[in-house]
Amino acid sequence: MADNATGSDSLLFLTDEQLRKGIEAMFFAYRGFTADPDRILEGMDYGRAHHRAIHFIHRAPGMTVSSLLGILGVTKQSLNRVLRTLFDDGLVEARVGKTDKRERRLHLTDKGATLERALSDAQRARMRAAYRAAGPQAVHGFRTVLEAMMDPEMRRQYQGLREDTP
Amino acid sequence: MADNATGSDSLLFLTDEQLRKGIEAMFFAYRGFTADPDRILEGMDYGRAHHRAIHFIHRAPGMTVSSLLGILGVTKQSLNRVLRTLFDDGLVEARVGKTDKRERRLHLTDKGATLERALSDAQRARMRAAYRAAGPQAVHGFRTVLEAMMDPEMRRQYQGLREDTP
DNA sequence: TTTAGAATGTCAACAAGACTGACGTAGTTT
DNA sequence: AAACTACGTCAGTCTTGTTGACATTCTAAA
Repeated sequence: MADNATGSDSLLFLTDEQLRKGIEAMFFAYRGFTADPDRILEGMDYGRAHHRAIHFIHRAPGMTVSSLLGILGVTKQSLNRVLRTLFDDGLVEARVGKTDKRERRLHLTDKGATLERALSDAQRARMRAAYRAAGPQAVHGFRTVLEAMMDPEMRRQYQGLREDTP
Repeated sequence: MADNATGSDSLLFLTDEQLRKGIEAMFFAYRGFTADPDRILEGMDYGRAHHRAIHFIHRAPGMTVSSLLGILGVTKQSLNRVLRTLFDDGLVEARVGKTDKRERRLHLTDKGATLERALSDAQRARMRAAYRAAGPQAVHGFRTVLEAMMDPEMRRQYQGLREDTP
């Protein structure tokens, strides 16, 4: 490392130009990231919000409504609209909490698990192709930067999803 | 680890579990990515759509409406609603195309440039912090994976933004 | 020179998904 | 018994997206 402002080569990745490129990369990549599940859901009565709910219920079965609320970062009214359709269509079921009967523990039904699989297969396929093309080193960097970009609260959610005890 | 189905160590980053982590990292990181500009815009009459328009007009001044349409991937009606408010509020101005007078070449006004700076300063600050924390190697990987994740068409937009001649 | 097509704007109607505010009900804790 | 928590719901609003239809202005080709 050297001495002045722009100085050493190792700081050139922090120029405004590089940062702008990173910002645009996030923008365009996120479009790709959501494109495949969106395609599956269009036509069905569902959207991206349903996908997110299904994803996290699958990921941590038995999750309560309020912890899902915390993860998704939306209001209960907004989430409730989504959950209601998922209940009505038999994709998700709620079981009354064992210790605290106010809680509704969320689980995917078989039907819900089937849709979850279709959605995540599509999303993983793209992810896998990108990972494979980029290689393990790049993937490690990818995850490191994304993690550093999260709000601390979100980072906790990201790292701390437990199996059954929210 | 040695000998199972996935075989060599170098493929362990392609497991479903790793892919799921990547998917969730994208989800949580994107929230952080948009959080700061969103905070600035809330209260003003603008939203994320205005931010995107302002960003790309700043990035490639003199851009036509249809190339902006291509980049943003929305309908002209949707974009038009956004552009109209930006014109009305004097943040963006349109100059009639020199060779083709149907075209409207988009430029930020001083007022528009001021808002753009506020927005991108906020967004870059987070990006810079993340980059710095992660280091140049990680940043390179980050960009590589994001690029591989884009639709080919989007990748062209990402790589091919020119200065003044769309 | 007419004519087809492109670039743009605009009106109207609609939908998803977010929000706030207010209120209700069941269950838990103090 | 009172206070608080978890959850649901009604009602209204906002942003951002969508279709479809139609008008204007300009370019390019027949």
